[in-house]
Amino acid sequence: MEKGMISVDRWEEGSQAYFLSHLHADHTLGLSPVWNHGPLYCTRITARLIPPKFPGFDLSLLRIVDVGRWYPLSLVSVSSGSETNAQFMAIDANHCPGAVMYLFRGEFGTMLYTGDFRWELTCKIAQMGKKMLLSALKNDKVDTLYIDNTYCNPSYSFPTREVAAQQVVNIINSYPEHDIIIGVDTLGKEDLLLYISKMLNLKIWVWPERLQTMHLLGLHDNFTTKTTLTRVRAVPRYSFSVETLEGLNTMRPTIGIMPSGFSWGLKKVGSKDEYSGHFLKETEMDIDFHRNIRNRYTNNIEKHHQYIYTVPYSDHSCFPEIVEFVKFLCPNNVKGIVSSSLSYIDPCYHLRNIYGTSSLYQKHLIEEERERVEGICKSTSDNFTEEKRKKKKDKKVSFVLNV
DNA sequence: GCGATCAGTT
DNA sequence: CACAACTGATCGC
Repeated sequence: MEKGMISVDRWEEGSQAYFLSHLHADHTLGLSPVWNHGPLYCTRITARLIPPKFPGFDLSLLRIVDVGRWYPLSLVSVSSGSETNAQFMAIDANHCPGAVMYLFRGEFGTMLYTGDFRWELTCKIAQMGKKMLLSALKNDKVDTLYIDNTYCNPSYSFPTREVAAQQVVNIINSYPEHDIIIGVDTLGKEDLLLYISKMLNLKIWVWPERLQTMHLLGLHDNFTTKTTLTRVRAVPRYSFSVETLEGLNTMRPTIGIMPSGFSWGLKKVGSKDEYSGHFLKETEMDIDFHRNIRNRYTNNIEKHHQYIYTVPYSDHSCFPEIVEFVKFLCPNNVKGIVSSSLSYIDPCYHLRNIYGTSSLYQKHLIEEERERVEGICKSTSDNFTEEKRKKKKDKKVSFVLNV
């Protein structure tokens, strides 16, 4: 086994093939207009979005992949010089436009890297993904699953995006005379905006760069940059704040809507202290608990300010979906690709009940013991905070496949 | 002047 | 408060 033949969402020199799951900034750290470390595999949609994000990028490096078919990958062992053959398949990740998971198969075993993904089986795209995984894996087991563990904590649960989208429409309908602003990023949530546009039969204002993105995605009819045409505007999330809303309300009555999976757990479970103790020390966290949380909060809309609503519209899998996904695959190993805050806890900790007294959790305990011995794990809350702060500085995402 | 990293924001 | 995702300031050359 050698290091560094394949990189996924990592861009340092030294790999023979580079895979990009999707074009969000936290997966492209290290990519730049002058990057040229090797062939870059991505979907056609992602490829189309690269030039505006990285002007001057060498497009001859791109290798376009379609979902649902195996591609050969010829790799050379750095030490022995011998060739080894592998295959990979891209599967729609149901996250943002162009986003895929990558399934790899070779003498190193079978690995699945989900990238950011939403395992929402009421959605056709996820159903298709499931079919592709089933037919690709046949009787193979996934040896290592690298999973989007953003919300891999039982506190996180939210409804389907269709339900959340209808909640947004309901809010807008309940303010027929108001302007509406919706916080979005540079990519993603297009389906939400389309749903609003179609249900309310209006165009949605977006900022000029965002309109260009919409056009590259083939969306020409539902968006505009002319403010006078519409009362609904999608604005960059970083410019969406209480101050913004208060400022706008001095001119016209305006309601802000923030579609997001976050704010959907901790404070609902109990006080901060109560919860900290809970997930640090509690030893049996059962599925019933998750289900109760889900049932209680699935359809809540949160109005946390005079002018602002938060709606649980998320492009990441919530905890019950992660559980469903891991149960579906029964991988030998699970590793999280997100290392920040809550989710830095080994996902196996929260997933251990899936296999009962599973090997996953045994591995977690061994890992935990190793960390304890190395003095990484601290037991007091002060030290926990300190550790959390340090962890947040860690590089997020991705892995380097060792072949 | 630049790319990379840090700090701060919703 | 938290998360993902982003911007803008600062650092190092």
